[in-house]
Amino acid sequence: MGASIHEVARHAGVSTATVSRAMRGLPNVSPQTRQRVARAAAELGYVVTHSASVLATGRTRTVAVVAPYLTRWFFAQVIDAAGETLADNDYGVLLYNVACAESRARFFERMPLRTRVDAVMLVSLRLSDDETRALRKLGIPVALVGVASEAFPSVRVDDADGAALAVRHLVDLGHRRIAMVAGVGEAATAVPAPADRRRGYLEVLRGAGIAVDPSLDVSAAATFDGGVEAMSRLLARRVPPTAVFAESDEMALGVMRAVRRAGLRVPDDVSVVGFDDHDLADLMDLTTVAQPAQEQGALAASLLLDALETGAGPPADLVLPTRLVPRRSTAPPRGSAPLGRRDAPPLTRAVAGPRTAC
Amino acid sequence: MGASIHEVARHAGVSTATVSRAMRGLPNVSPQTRQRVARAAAELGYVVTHSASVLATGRTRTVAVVAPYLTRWFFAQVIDAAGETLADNDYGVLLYNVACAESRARFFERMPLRTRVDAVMLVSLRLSDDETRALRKLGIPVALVGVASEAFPSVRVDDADGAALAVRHLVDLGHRRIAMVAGVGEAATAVPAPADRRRGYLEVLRGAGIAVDPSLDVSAAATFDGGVEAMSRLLARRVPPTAVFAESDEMALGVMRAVRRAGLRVPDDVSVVGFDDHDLADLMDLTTVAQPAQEQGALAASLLLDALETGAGPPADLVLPTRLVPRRSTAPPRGSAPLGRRDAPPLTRAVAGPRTAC
DNA sequence: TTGTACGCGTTATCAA
DNA sequence: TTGATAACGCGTACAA
Repeated sequence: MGASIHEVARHAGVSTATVSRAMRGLPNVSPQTRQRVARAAAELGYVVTHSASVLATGRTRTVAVVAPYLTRWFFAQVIDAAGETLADNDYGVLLYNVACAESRARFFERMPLRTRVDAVMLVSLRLSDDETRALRKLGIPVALVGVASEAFPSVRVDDADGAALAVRHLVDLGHRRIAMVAGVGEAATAVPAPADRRRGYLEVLRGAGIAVDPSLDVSAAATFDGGVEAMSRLLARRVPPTAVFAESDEMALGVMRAVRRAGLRVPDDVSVVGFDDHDLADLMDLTTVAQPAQEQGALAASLLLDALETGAGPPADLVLPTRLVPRRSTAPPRGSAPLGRRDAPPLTRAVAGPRTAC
Repeated sequence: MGASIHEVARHAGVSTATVSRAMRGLPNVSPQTRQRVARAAAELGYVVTHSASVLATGRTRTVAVVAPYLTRWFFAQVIDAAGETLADNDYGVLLYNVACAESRARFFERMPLRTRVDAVMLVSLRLSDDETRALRKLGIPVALVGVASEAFPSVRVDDADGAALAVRHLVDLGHRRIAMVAGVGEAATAVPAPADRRRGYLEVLRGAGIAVDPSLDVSAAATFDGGVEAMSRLLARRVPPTAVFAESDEMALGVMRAVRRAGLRVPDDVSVVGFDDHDLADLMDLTTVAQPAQEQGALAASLLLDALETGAGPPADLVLPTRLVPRRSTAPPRGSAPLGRRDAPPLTRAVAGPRTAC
């Protein structure tokens, strides 16, 4: 389409090599030459052909972002923030969605990103050995968000710890019949959060000497509706739980909804805790465990940029903090001794960690 | 890195041309030759180098998707569906976020996608003349989602019509003091929906002979919190509205929240209608105007694929239907004549237009 | 059906 | 500081 480097060279009365140097701001070009080249390029509307540059340098200035969902809160936040950091450094984002087991298998088999990107970032995907191998074989930097791994650097929160925060809060309020609502995806093993958060849930129960009732541990789609469905099942039991820990705020909102639709009240009849600190959590007075989603995306992007610009640093496993954000969806169980009321939820308002740029 | 086409050729005892033909499934290759090439490629782990292929053919098999938000419901739906359609056809998605006026200006000026993609899809961006020109100059197919344009094919709904559906519903219920809650973004002119929906709002009011009160038309951030803020302002008036049309479900949920926080009830004291049919709308019993978001993304992607594979078809302007989904957030105004109750909201449950694949 | 040889547009090496 | 030229790896006329 546009002019090529040769025409610019001719136009400016220099060689193509000089044009290339001038265009990229390399040092060894005299100011006047640089000027002439710049003018010629502008006049001809010259633009470096990306593929030619890639072919010659071996660098694509592109990062692949691989995620099982785009529409769920956590994933959108991570991808958004990562994209911003990358764009700020003149890297493009090639987006891959591996929602279902089938597309995921196809992705790791064909590796469509091969020869197309300089680095890969995977969001909340627990990798099989084969997948890990396939990624390793790419020979480019890889970073994970939301999962620990011995193979690659990662940025995440401690999901078990976070869940423990939530469940301990419920135990401290006096609850003993505490349910867990977890999400199941297309591929059950795709996303690690549910299992890790369940681990935290179980640990706290055991630590508190509470007998674990497996029938209080229910799974459904990781959506609002899934939360409704799961809670409906719990409410259908002869003895429903007095509190619920939902693995995500999205599900927690569904849980709250189901409670209210059953004519019960939150937190009077059922306490609910979520995970994420979704934008809606504050609005809906949902007690939750906040995790810094944007930060995780931005940080993972930085990790990759560092590896690309300066050769890999130490293969970090950055664990960002979670924190309990008590709101009005949790309270002592009905009929608990008044002394249970020792700490009324202080109604802390979460500081919204505003989007960094713009 | 990996083996090149030459090594595969040598390994298979054929020429590079034959390897190229065999790898791409072109017709003129004998079955045995094809076999030999395939085996050689597999043994050497050969993969076509993308940039070299692009340089030789001029085709990138990549589409740029440009959007001002990733995290808002409509945008996530559109991008998700478009990405799926493109991936199914072996196209990659290069994602560009132009959230703020600054990044938008930089994007259209530098056009970082130039020479990197075969086509461009823009989501809910009203293009200036300069931006249109810049896109035209790329000389590649362009498609718009959520906006009409004389310059490029588009897929959208009629926002004014949709809004009219909502407001007429309120008027039919007997409301006359109807507020509008609209979103404002970083760049006020970035997204066209607010203005178009406002137009529908005003038209219905005028058509019904209702005097338009400009102070009932409030704007805030296009988020849950923005909805809360806008409604709080409306409730602070000496005479608050009896009904609110919010430009998006996200804002509508905030509006509902503000109403309830003020000790009022939905719909008894205030009716609320949204726009989108967000996953949460059903859950929250929010009456809304449904628009097919996934379909718009998928359709726009198909448009681009058609243009790429078969040369541009007619520059379509595909307008998909909206429909009112009455739920429990709307009712006749308090104190209205009983006959106003003529049609109790039938509680239609929206059919969720399930994600097509997987 | 297969092979030869050139072009795609840059960058990098080396010599001047 | 600048220029000539050889890669980079593939696709494709054209010839066989």
